Parts: sequence; C-alpha cells; structure tokens
Amino acid sequence: MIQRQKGCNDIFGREAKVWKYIDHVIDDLMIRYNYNYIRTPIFEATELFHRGVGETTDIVKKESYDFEDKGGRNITLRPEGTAGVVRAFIENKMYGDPNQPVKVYYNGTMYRYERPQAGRDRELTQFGMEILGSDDPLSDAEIISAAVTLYQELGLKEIKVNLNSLGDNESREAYRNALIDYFKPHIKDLCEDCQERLEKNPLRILDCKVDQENDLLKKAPKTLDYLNEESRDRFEKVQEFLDTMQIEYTIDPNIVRGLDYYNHTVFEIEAKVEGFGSNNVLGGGGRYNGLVNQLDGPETPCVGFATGIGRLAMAIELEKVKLPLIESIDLFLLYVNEDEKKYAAYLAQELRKYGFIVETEYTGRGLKAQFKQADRLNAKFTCVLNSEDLDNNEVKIKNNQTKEEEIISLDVLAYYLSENIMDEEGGCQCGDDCHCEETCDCGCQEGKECTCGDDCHCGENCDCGCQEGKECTCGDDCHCGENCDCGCQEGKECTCGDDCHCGESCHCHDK
RNA sequence: GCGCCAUUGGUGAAGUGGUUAACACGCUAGUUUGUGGCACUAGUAUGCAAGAGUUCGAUUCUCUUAUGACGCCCCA
Repeated sequence: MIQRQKGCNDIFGREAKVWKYIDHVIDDLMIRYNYNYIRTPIFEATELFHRGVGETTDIVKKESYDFEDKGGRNITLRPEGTAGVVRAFIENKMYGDPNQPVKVYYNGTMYRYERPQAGRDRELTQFGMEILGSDDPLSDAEIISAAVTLYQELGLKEIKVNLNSLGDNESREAYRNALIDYFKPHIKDLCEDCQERLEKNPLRILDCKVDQENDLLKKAPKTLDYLNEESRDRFEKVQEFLDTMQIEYTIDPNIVRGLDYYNHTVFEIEAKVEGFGSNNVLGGGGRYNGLVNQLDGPETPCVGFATGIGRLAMAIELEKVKLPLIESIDLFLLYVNEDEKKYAAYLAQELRKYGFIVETEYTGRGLKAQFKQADRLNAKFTCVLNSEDLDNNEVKIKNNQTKEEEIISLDVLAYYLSENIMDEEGGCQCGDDCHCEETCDCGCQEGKECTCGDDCHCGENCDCGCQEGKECTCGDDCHCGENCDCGCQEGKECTCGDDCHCGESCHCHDK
C-alpha cells in the first residue's frame, strides 16, 4: 500500500467541514477588514527564502524542501507566506498602486522538512495577512485586532496576546550586544543548549525551557530597556491603539520571533487549550520594515500575521466549540424497482436545482437499509417512491422527525419541502445560511432537540441515553458502563485509552 | 539531526512460539414489526505495518525499514 508522506495529512469528513468553516470565517472577516485575497505560488526560487529569511538560519539550512527542477532551476517549496507576498508586491509593482497601503491575505499550504510532533507537520496550512506600505502604529494594532477577532469569532475563549518590541535595527543590535555581554561571564551557569545559543541567537536564551527558573534569566536585560526614543514612542502608540480597540494583551519581553526580518512590534497569540502539547502558539507576527528593500524593492514598511489552520482546527475541536456545520440533508429518496429508481434520479436532479439537499440510493441496498441510510444522513424528509403512487402523480412524504406521513401531489413536492423546512428555520435571525442553535436563538434544525422516548437516535445533543451514545451492549461479563464500547471484560485488565470511561463503573481493573 | 513508545479487521480492541486470531461496535442479508430505528438468526481478516533472521513452526523473539504519537533541537 502506498502511504501518504511523513508529516502530511488527509483532511476529510468532519475535519474537512471544520476546515471549510474556518476558511469561511476567515474570508468573511477579511472582507470586513478590507483585505484582498492573494494567491502566490507554492514554490519559489530558492534564493527568495535564502535572502528573505536568512542564509544561516536552520529554516533555510535544514528544514526547507529544496530541489532542482528539470530545467536546472533551484526551487524551494515555500516554508512561510510572507516572502512570496513580498516578492509578488515587488514584481507586480504594487507599491505604485495609488491605493495604499496594500492589504492582502493568503491561505495555503507551507512546507518544512521537520520531524513531526504535536501541532507540527511537514505540510501545514497557514492563513496570513499583511499590510504593505504603512509604518503607522495603527496598522500594527489593526493586524493584531484582526487576529484576535478571528480567534474570537471562531469561538475560542482563552486567547492571550503576548506583545513585545524589538525596536529598530539600532535598538535591536544594541540589545543583542547587551545580552551577550550579560551572559558571557556566566556562560557556565547556562544549559548546554543555551551555551550554543549565546553566539548564534542570544535572544532565544530568554525562551529556554531548561533555564526558565534561572535567576540569571530573570535579571537579564530586557528588550524594552534598549529601545531608542523613537522605537519606544511607536511601541507606546501601538499599545494605545490596542487599548482603544479594547484588545487585551500582555507585554512579554521574552517574545523573540525567529526570523531576521522582524523589527519593532512582534507578537504571538496562544490559546489555553487543554491537551495542546508543547506547541501552544496559534499564530504570530510582527513588523518587517526591512524585507521589501532587502528583496530589491523600494523601502516599504510592512506588518503581518500568520496562523496555522491545523492548530486552529485542533483548538476548536478540543474546546468543543459548537459550529454551524451542515450535518443533515433535506430529503432522501427511497426506491425498490428500476422504474422507481429512474424517477428518483429525475426527482433528485429537479429538487437539487431548486436548492434542496437531496440524496438517494446507489449501492443496491434493500428498503430497510435505505431507511437506515436516510437516518445516518439525518434526512429531514424521506420519500418512498412507489410505482402506484407515481402513476397517480403522487408521492408519499414522511417527516423524519415527527414521523408524520402525507401523500401529496408530485407537482407540489418542492413547494411542500420549502414550506416545511422553512417552518423549522422560521425564527432564524442570523442570515440565510445558518442552521445553528448556538449562534442564534432560532432553535433551528442543527440543535436537534430530543423530544423522543426510548427509541431515540438523535445523538450527541441529547441526554436520553440512546443508541448514539453507544450504550454498552457487550453482554453479561462486562460492567464497563453506558458510554463505553471498548469491549473489555470483567476479570481482564482494561486497556482502553482516554476516551473510555469504564474506569469508574467497570470492574475491568481486577486483573 | 537526536530520544522514547507504538503499529492486529471498516472501528474500539483481546491474545498466544504450534490445529478454525477473543469480545464488542459497525456493515450486509434474512425473520418479525403495516416501510427503518427494538429483538433474533446468519455472514463479515487466506490475516496481526513491510522485509529479513532465529526456530520443526512466529502475529507472538531479534534486526532493518516505513509510518504514527510524544519530547529535544529549532521554529515560519
């Protein structure tokens, strides 16, 4: 069997719906902030990243996907989005557009040759936004506010913005030297990694996990003390704008972004989500005033932000945010014989044109199994197409929630559906596409309130203890409780994982 | 680049150096139910990640590789 490549993922099923939803929220947000979508190539000349990101960084030396194409060109799969956007900005002379600053966003895959671990894959999808051509502290604040708003609109509660300023090049250099001078006499007190960091990247020492409790670190010089007046002034302005926008943040002098091109404002946004592993930073960004010029464009101040969609999706799922995903269909058409099947094909086509979500049978299931399938798909209505009825230009339609059946004329089927489905969603105030209960008070379909008795199959949102919750059916020997389907048996050690709750009501622990 | 643990069916998984690899879920068919959800019956891996080795014999032991999970380094 051919397997997918290491550190790559197939996104499908529910996860894909979540990703699509995130994309939708992003697009909507970006319209309101007036950023235009930009789509740049996934591969670029290797030189772009070498010059843009820095020749000596690990990113370029070890972690990039470099290859030579058949024409002998040196190609690199993009490890991040900013370099490509800046290249496009320069190449298409966007700096000449009277409409300044240029505000763009991207959403696509990035590649880094790394050992996968929690929240880190070789292929990752990032959303990012950039403002090119403004040095105004308001643009820094806008980027941060948009990022925070995105997380909020996705339903994440515990969001923390860590903010810092590296200052301009002068301040940055002064600080770097101060750090080296400070740590050098005490080099023996630092961990091995930090001893190496001292020359290579002294700022990262502040971030060290091993030495975190070391007094040396706590008393180390802070970036902010080394900002020159201009840099300090602009940092304060950024904060003022954030305050005005009511964006909460904390100053964290230890935020040091990895790339050389950052100066002035830098920030990271983390989500406090249980089970997120060691990489809990959702996204980050900052100002990069030197990059455009460094890549042969005109001196252009820029600020940007990027966040990983994968981590975002994971955070949303871990937080159990309720999303307005479409998880039901309007109608399932059942049939038995060939004539009825043809009619199903015809009806499905017609009703889909009207905008209904219609499904029918394709695998030769019997009638009983077709009903099951309709339930699996959460069909709101079912139609058993019956030759006799069809000859009379009639169809039997069943409301799959109320179980009420009606025989209606085929001519009014579409009308009937729209009337009845609209009735359910009649109270919705949040716009046409919403089927949710959480984001509005309309009590519409997705919430699927259970009103039924013993035979209910309505699933997660229901407390009736019915089938979906996977009631234990494993028989006499098992006592592992209602929510467990681990198949464990009394007298044997339970080996099931975190999702199983059999520990409490189950006797599986007696070996 | 380094470390640690893992890899059994569509799913959760049990298990052993030796005839037909538990159990449960799911799925399919059938019986019954006025056309589904309940119940019952039957079916559902030529196979235990791949390759090599040890052995009379390996899914079970050893090695290599691949992948997954987590951590280190590093971080976009």
